[in-house]
Amino acid sequence: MSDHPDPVLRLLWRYDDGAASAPRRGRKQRLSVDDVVDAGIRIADRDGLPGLSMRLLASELGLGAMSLYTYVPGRDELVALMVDRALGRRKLPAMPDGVRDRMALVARVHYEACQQHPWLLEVSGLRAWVGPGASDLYEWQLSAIEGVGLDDIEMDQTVALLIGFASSVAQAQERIRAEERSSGMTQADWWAANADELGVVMAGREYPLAGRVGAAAGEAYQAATDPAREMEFGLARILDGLVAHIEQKRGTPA
Amino acid sequence: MSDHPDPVLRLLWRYDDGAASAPRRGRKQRLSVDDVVDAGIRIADRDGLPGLSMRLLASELGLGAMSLYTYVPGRDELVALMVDRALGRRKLPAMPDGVRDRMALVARVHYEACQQHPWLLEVSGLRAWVGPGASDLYEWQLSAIEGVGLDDIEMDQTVALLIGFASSVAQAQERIRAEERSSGMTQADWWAANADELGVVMAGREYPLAGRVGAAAGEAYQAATDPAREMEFGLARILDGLVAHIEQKRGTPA
DNA sequence: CATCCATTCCGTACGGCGTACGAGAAAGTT
DNA sequence: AACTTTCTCGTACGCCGTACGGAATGGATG
Repeated sequence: MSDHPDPVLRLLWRYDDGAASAPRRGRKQRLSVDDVVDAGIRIADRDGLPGLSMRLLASELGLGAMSLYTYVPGRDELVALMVDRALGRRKLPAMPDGVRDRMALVARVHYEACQQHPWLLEVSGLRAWVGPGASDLYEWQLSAIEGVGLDDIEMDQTVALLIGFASSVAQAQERIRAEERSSGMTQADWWAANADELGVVMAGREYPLAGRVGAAAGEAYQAATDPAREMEFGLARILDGLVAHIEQKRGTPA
Repeated sequence: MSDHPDPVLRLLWRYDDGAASAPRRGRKQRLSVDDVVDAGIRIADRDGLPGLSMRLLASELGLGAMSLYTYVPGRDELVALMVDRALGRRKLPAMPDGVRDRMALVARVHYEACQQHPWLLEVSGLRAWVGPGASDLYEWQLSAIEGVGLDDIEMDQTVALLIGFASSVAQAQERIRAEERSSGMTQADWWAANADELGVVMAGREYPLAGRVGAAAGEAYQAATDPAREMEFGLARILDGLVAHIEQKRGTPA
């Protein structure tokens, strides 16, 4: 039957055992779980997820490496806590009127989260823990489209579509930023330095469309006073499609 | 001016120096770069990207670990080669008639690629190398929407939207698969085993929408004879939006 | 043929990682 | 004061990517 429940849940929800009445014996913890998680977020924001090592985190907290394991069962669980907290710490703005603006807001809020915490995009191999931060966020996201005529499954899919899109734009941008940071040259520099070599190396293979479009896109993106043009185009199309679907369903209710 | 060009380009395009006339001196390589890259892909398909270690790869090839470095400068470059090859090895189907079907095909082909090589989704921290596989694919993707009335930048954004969406659906599915594989229990099992604990741990916090929608979605997804329902909904909306945009531009040409 | 040398192969080693283990330190209970 | 529980953390193990240098190989040269 019911396998033992997942022990990480208590940690995610900071649930204190019910035996809170009995004051804890033994040595006291110097820090709180939140201290550890926040420090982890700070490091990941600065150095990326691979740059977050248990030893570094411990030393930034003034702890020995192994002391971390009294706060958190392991690195994976720490990252899960970081994700939930990063998602949950954001204040969720009030919903505007109009489905379209509401859905746009859902996408933009997630986009901002991914920009502030780019390591969120690197957390792929990890299970999606259900914690308070993720739950608050999901509830808020659903509230954007509650009552507009979508059934439950469509609501879930709509939210997934919006935040998936926001993630993928953020990921594309972050990839470029990371590249420029690690190579020390801008995209334009790279193409300038490698145009000749590319000509040699491609040795006659022709890419008429890719060449033309790639060049235009490259120019446009590096102009980039507004770095988020990619966001606007895609979001507009997605919202068009979603609004049309909603209106069509309104026309023919179940 | 032109910094030295990126040495990995020659490897990506398998460009052989021009000094091909002079036969190589010294010991011969036992394998080819493609052998190494293919073996890497095989391992990553099986064990995921973190499971691909240089030592394991070498041993599967019957080599010492350090011998790999005569084929490939390092692990990151190997992964770049794997990506380009995984993208490029696919045969690209002929384009159907009609923009809508063409764009749908672009998304579906990328979706299939991500399903066949889930590790593609984990390659986030890496630069996007321009190799023959990626170039062929991009050219093919652009050919789907060439001449429909979009300008160059919109063409790039349209492709980005389609493949970004395909990736994010694939990623959501892969996350679930990975979870079930690592925990040994299905999603349904997990919820069954943890429902009580969640009730305790959430301690009165209420999620009316998330609870209702999450439950409906969970049921629907695990029914999942068609595991790709999420794909259909989002793709339909995106295509609706894109087609509307294209038709509107056709109506008012520049 | 012998010699030379470019090239590949690979054993060893270094510094880093996550974390298992167990000894010592601190704080509440008796 | 003695005991028990809990936190702290030094050491160590087995992984990782890869720098280095020596051994093996085989075409080019005499």
